[in-house]
Amino acid sequence: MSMAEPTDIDDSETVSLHQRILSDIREKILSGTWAPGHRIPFEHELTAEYKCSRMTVNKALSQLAKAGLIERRRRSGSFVRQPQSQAAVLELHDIRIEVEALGLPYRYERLDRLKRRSNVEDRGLLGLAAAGSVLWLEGLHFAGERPFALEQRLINLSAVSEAANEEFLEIAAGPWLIGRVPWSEAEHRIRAVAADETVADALDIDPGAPCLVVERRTWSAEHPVTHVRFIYPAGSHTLVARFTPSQG
Amino acid sequence: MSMAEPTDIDDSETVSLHQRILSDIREKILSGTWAPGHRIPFEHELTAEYKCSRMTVNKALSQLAKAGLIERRRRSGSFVRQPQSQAAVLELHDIRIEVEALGLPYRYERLDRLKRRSNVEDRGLLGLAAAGSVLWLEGLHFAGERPFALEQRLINLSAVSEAANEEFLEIAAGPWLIGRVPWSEAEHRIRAVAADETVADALDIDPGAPCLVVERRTWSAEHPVTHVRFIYPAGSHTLVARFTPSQG
DNA sequence: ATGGCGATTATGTATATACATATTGAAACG
DNA sequence: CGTTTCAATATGTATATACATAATCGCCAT
Repeated sequence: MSMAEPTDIDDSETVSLHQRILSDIREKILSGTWAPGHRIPFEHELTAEYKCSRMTVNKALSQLAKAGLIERRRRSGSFVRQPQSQAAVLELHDIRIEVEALGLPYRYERLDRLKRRSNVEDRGLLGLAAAGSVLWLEGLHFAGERPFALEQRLINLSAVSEAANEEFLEIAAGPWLIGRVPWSEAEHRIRAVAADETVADALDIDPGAPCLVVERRTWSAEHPVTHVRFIYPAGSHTLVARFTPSQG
Repeated sequence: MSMAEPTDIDDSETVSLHQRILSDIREKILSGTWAPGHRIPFEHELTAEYKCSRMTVNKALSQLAKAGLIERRRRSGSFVRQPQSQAAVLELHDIRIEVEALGLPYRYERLDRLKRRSNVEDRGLLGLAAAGSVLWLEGLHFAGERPFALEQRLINLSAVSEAANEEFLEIAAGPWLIGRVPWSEAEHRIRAVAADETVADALDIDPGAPCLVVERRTWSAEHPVTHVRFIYPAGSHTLVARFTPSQG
């Protein structure tokens, strides 16, 4: 069993050499052949093994380092890192897409719209330092006849002034904002709560029934753009997150 | 206002050139200066602009492409991509860390442990094709005197045979598995549920009270390793996910 | 011992060059 | 007029080379 062979199985696919080096090494790490702490071969050794230039090996190793699988130390070499903080990529689809994926007709209905000067709570939610105009929106997403999610949103009008002219009567602000305002950063908070009177009423569920709450704050180049809270009745929604350590 | 200047503000920091090119372009995209669909300068133009070799420019653009911010087309150039599916990096900390971050003493207590041949349900949860031995574990994580989370876990003993010898009386299987088994893939499902009798009893809450459920399936190099379900009483836990489009 | 110092070494970044490959646009042809 | 062919072009990958930088090792002097 050749242990350091440059992949004797011909992948038959046309992959670049640095990519093959990368996945060879990744495989050794993920399979446990090279345990955390293990020193992987020096660049010049891999250069000899794969009969290529150092730049090619370097490209593969740099990517593995950026992906967090290995750690590189000058003069010492490259080492397999300890499995780090678990992280997962959370896919957050548009609600319309989710509903339509269920084969149900989608509909949005605005419940409330209010332009106002930001109060302390608004500024807390948005992360604003100074007062300014905000737009408060509340609406319901329907899957068929049943309420699918309640949306409560604050938009920072200093950042997105055009939003003041929109009614958002039948389209949710989410799709409107996406494409118009490029986000640069977002933060999500996910938790379970019991439905209070208002929420239960809107979603047509019993007060006290469990709900999944997803809150999202979005920034565009440092400026707070919007804070939105989605409230899903238990059962209507499952968030799915998938994780693979490094990109192929 | 110079629009295509190579960052006239001296960053004063020692960053590599390809990195500066990368963040210059990223900034233009995130600020909206270059809207989705916009063709960013050709490599040879950036080469002239930054007075560097094409390889340096290429490194920056390749990374932007891999990060999903731009799309590269041969003979046509590179284009700013439409804001894609929202994705977020979910941080999933060790429960001990979370509890200790609250300043509370952490304790784990095993409730149940059973080695058995996998039944149909087990195989469904783990994603196993054939029958085999599994280890069923149930335990409680405490924050101080109060139950913080209920853990229900299945371990595929064909993948992690050493687990059969562990008692997991006072240490949870999570920390034990991490470091021993390098994961290569994981899938999470997050939802809200009402506590049933058993869960309510274990967590010392009222039946029907809302709970946050996080389920995780883990694979190591194609082999299912474990399926774990964490059940948090509402209020005890908030998942936080942060997102920045591309790495610096 | 021990503390400093220079040589050695592996990685980090950048260059100039070369050829491959996909795609486009225009010319040539039936 | 439609189709084929071909050259031009931008990106994709790889090489050889060069110098910078950080960390370590071993030598030497205190």
